[in-house]
Amino acid sequence: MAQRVSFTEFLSCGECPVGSVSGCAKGSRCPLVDRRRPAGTLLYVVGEPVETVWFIKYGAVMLSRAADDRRGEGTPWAVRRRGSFLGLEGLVRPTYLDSARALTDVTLCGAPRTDVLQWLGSTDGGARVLLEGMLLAQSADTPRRTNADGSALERVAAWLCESSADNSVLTLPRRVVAGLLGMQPETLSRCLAALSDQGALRVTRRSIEVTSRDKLESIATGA
Amino acid sequence: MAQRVSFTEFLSCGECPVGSVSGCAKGSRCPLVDRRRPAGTLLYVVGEPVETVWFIKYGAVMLSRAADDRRGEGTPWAVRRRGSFLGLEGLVRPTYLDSARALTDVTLCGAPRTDVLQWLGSTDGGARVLLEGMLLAQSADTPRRTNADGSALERVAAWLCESSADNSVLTLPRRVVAGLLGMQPETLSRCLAALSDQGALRVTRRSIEVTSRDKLESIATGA
DNA sequence: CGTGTAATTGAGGATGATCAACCAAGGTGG
DNA sequence: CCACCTTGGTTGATCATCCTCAATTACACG
Repeated sequence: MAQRVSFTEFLSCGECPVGSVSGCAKGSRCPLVDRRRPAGTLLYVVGEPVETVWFIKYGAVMLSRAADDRRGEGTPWAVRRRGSFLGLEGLVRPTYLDSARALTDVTLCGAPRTDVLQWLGSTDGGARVLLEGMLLAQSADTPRRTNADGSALERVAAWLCESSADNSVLTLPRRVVAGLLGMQPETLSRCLAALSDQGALRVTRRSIEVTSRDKLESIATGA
Repeated sequence: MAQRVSFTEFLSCGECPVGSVSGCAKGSRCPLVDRRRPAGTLLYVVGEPVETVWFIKYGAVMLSRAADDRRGEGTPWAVRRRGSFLGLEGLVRPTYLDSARALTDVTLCGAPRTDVLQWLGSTDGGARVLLEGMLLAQSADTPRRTNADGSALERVAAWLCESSADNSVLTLPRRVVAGLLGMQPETLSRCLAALSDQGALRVTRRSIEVTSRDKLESIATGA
């Protein structure tokens, strides 16, 4: 059996964990094929259908999730380096969750998502079930907001837009919501009061009810 | 073959994806066993050795990562709901990355990490390789900082402490670092200048060199 | 040696943090 | 059943912090 290799040290296909599972050393075909891209390349865009799943062989990639259109690409929220996969959300949902841009010259391995799904093996295996669970959970929640993503009021409005469907969210303790939105509980409270004044919400100490999604959306986008 | 069930709707073991993989319906033993906890229970603490991996059957759990000791438990950065796993980082590292607290009354299934590792199946399967890759990547990066985690200066100092080992990090574009730290590039620039003035760094436009980790740490903890 | 982009610096003012007091809602025990 | 206490949430006033906008500088690249 091939020696397992750390995810951060390999370079060649034979050393890549994907390659060794596929038996590259023994001459089998790895599902992933190499591609190089210069620094600055936009690899994919949020909302695009996922056709390819990527593996970073060399270099660094920046992920951003456009909080709102007007700010162009949105602020970066994570960096992925060699050894990481990109676009895995495609295994459990149709479109990319983020936009990805190469920070350095990169070497990527890419494979069609259908090939990867096949390569994963039995849908009944423990690892596969866990993997899908993780991917679903990860797809469900957005990264923490910061005040680089807009004013406190904008963030609150945006968050309410996204999560008003699930009303279990609307009963979370204020201190927790404030944490997710990157502000103090007092600030959250004031924002909710402001939105209530503008007739977008009905707020009590323990519940939030959205009365005008339109108003929320226009505030969220910085109107 | 058992019908696969959405990760967000089941309740009984037979409907749980873990349960069905294990063949609970056919009388086999699921590796996870039920436990109930009242709202507010502290489930585990960051840094503790991972003995148990959890699956949330019902309820919601808050994750926080103490940025610094003095602020007590730190601000929450994510919420996990039924259908999510907790403590999966234990499959690739010895200790918990977060502290977890029950937000509601919860029903959890727990299993020793060694059992789960076994349950995952072959270490050569595609799904298993992908799973470990995801877990490693996820363990490597910290959630985005917000100004609920301390002042801009504190966040910069803390980030430099953590990532000074890996100097590929120190050459990331400023605009990206600013995004990760939840501030504007201008603010980051000023913070770096301030830290440089205090003799903790040597900064050029394209590189950062830590000259006094002690100083950084004392600033990071709000000295 | 120009040009364009990213980083830095400056000044200003809005925004959000802080600290404090107050209020609502349970839970507990007398 | 009611006074009491605790906890979490809201409101107010103040001020430091950080954002904004602008001009300037460094650096890479053609």
